[in-house]
Amino acid sequence: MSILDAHGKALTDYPRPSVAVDTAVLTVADEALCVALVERDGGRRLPGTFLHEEELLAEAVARSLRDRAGLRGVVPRQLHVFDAVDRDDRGRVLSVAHLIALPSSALHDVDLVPVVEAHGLDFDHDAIVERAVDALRESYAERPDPAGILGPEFTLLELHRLHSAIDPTTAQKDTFRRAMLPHLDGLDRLQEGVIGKPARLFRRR
Amino acid sequence: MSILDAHGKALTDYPRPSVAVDTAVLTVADEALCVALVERDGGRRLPGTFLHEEELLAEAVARSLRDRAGLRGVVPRQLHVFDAVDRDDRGRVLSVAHLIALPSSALHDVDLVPVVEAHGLDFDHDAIVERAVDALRESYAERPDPAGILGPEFTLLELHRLHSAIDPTTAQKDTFRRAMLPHLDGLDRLQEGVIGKPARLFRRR
DNA sequence: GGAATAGTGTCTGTGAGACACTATTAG
DNA sequence: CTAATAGTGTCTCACAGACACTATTCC
Repeated sequence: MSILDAHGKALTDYPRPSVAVDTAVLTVADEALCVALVERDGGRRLPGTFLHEEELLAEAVARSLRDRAGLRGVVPRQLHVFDAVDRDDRGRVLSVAHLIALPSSALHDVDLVPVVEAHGLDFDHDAIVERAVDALRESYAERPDPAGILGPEFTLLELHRLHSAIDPTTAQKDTFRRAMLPHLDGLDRLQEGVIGKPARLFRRR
Repeated sequence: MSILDAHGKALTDYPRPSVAVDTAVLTVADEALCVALVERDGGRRLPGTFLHEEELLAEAVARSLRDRAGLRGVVPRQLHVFDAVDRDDRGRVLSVAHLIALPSSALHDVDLVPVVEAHGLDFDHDAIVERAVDALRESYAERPDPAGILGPEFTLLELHRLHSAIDPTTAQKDTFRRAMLPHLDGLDRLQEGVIGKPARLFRRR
């Protein structure tokens, strides 16, 4: 830590910003795409924390979410650094925005708000939600449930419902089926205990 | 700066990482996609600097490039934060990677190296170049010269050559023309002083 | 059989890609 | 005229999207 630069100073002799992580935790509940919000100082915001020394950004994201919900191995995706000088009046704070997608069953003790109603958040968190939704839709447009919200096995109806909740412009079932089949392995097992013809189970390829 | 948190401490009482910006400056020279590199301590790396207080990331990028080349209004695009704990042995340094694309005529006093030969760079700069090239190709796939490398007016041959240098899988001239025309305004002026039929000039829509 | 859902045959339109032709200029 | 490059008519192929039909299960 005491390595000096060309001016005879260590890195820690220069002013440094604080670095935070803020995470848009997205999920689907009741057929609606929702984001997890926390209440703080009378406002609503995304869960976040400050980056610790010797900690990766992904670890800080995991730490910030571990308390609020029994979150297992989360795999945050980095979205963007928000760097407006006045975005936090406690000082210069950069926020590295992240995205996580999870089944709603994995979340506890958080407010789930449909993204269409999640406006007026603190800081620049509206913009983070917007980026997160765009990124999620893009990733779901090409591949079946890339975040693994459904677990390892699912029917095409379940998959179609999930994709339609995430993006209402998702194609209807027959087109959707043909687009997704190349990325799926069909199992030789069927759904059980349902009305109508039982559907085949699939795994992601 | 003296606002206290729930533990009675100000933000500056917590350890903070240093934040750097590193920029992949991409250009096309001699029909080849090139990246600008600087020599330092016997290694090659991307131009970069540390973020100053009260400075935006884009401003730090502009500052780091202003010295090395008479760079006008650059519009850096943010790519990714590299956060490995040991990526810089002077201490904990986050690097926010950026991309800029410019005409090679705007660059002076830098080494231009074809991206296919730009390996073995310092830190994690190989990965930054890879991300930058991917991002540039993606942006050029849909729109004509979105970075404005060619200036305001150009022929379709010039545009095609540029796109082909950036991405060798670019379609051939007729398909390329039809794909790009919806995003172009044809002028009523023609190229002058050339062999063969003079080409029409276009502007980005 | 009837209800319910799974899965598919097939038609249409669109558009990428390639080939080869025509058009326009200089000399 | 020839050389050289610009620009386009047109064919093929693939595929998204939609409709409607068939298939399979439980009751």
